[in-house]
Amino acid sequence: MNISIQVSATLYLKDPTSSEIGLKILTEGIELMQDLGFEAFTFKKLAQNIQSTEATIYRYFENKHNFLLYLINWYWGILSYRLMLATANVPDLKQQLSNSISVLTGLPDPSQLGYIAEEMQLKQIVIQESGKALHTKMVDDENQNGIYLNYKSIVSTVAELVKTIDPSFPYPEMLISNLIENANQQRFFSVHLPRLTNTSTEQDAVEAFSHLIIQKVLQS
Amino acid sequence: MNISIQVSATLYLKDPTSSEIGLKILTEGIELMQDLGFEAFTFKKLAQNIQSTEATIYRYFENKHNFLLYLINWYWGILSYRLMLATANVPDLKQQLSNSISVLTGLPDPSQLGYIAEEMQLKQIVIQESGKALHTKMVDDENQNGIYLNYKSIVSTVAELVKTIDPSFPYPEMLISNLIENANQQRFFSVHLPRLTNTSTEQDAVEAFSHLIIQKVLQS
DNA sequence: CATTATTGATAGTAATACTATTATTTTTGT
DNA sequence: ACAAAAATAATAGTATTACTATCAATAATG
Repeated sequence: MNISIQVSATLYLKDPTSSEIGLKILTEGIELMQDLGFEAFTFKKLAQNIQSTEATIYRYFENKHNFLLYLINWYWGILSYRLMLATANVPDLKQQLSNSISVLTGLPDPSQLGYIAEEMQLKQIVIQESGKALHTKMVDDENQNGIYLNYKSIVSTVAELVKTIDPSFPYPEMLISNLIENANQQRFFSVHLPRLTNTSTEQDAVEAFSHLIIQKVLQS
Repeated sequence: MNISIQVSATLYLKDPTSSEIGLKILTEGIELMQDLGFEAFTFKKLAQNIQSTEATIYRYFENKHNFLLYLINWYWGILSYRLMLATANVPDLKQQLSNSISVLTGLPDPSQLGYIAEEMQLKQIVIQESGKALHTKMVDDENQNGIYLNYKSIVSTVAELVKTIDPSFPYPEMLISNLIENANQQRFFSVHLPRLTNTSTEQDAVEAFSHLIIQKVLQS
């Protein structure tokens, strides 16, 4: 059984999951985006990789910026789903929060409940490229079109947990969006600018740091 | 008297501060980068704005990517300088740390000691565009060329303070780079995706959040 | 099996990110 | 003050990118 992850329909012209070639655009596109990076990635190169043509890809996506937004949106859709699984039937709110932090800041594990094959690759793309998708003159329009609903809903859900656990904490949304963004940023640093982070210390320092912040900052 | 801020010489072909036209490239370039954003910014447009030609600008900067790196490097140079001023002759280490956090996460104030005219504009550019400069396939080469020395030295200096105040805290570099990056990210959110942050609450929630984290997380 | 939708093949365009060339102006050393 | 050197302006040109357009071939569907 496949779980369907919600991706905003304003991001594509034709649903890529609705055809063989659409799916090839996605799987090969993810691969190529990782290999080349956003700036060197072109629809022409992708078309060659899938033995199709530029024009065909343009019938699915308006441009490569929207393609990247699609991938990012897909990633947040996956995380949103895993967040649900990780908190369902957990009676203790603090345990719910702790599980949520693990999902949002930890590394996905293939043996984990709800793991989706593309998650690891998409995470890499989010770490490397999501700033380029977000920090654009079009953000406000895209936000209006609901592109960031998945992301905002994740932050809002976990922030609500924070509010319930410690109603006196004044910055719940800031705390959660910080931990999410920080996790990705620190994973980038650990590979490229290791002196900006502390990674070699233990198993997963990024996740441990996140739990520590939550624990120290919230009263309960 | 003008303070000279150190910018890595590998970022330009010819020092833009060494000529009238070079200075115009900088001041008008900052302006145009803010107006258009990195992707729409071109040397052709900048040349028109300063009544010069593309070729002239190319004699100063190899490409617009390096121009952006120059601006970012300049910004970190300014902050590095302000950090020095803010901690000089402050005997209490905890006060030094607090002053540092204010410099790194707060908003610059023109009446402040060591304020430099371009700082506010450069900060805006860092907030909007620095992800695009960093998250590139060239990071590792650029890091090798010392492009990030200003930034790394800031993180290292403040992290050392953290280590002295609380030697048991396991992630000093991560903590500081997180607070720096978070401040910029949250300021972006507050304008474009306000539901991801908490801003309306008070004067400067971003700075207050940063101080709160430091206070709660460090033992002393 | 006819119609419609989808894809492939190919061509074309405007803009970008440069490089190259030569003329003109400005700076500098004496 | 003036010759030599350096910097800039003016202009042209190239490869690549990010598309749009056209039409034929193929596949799906009712």
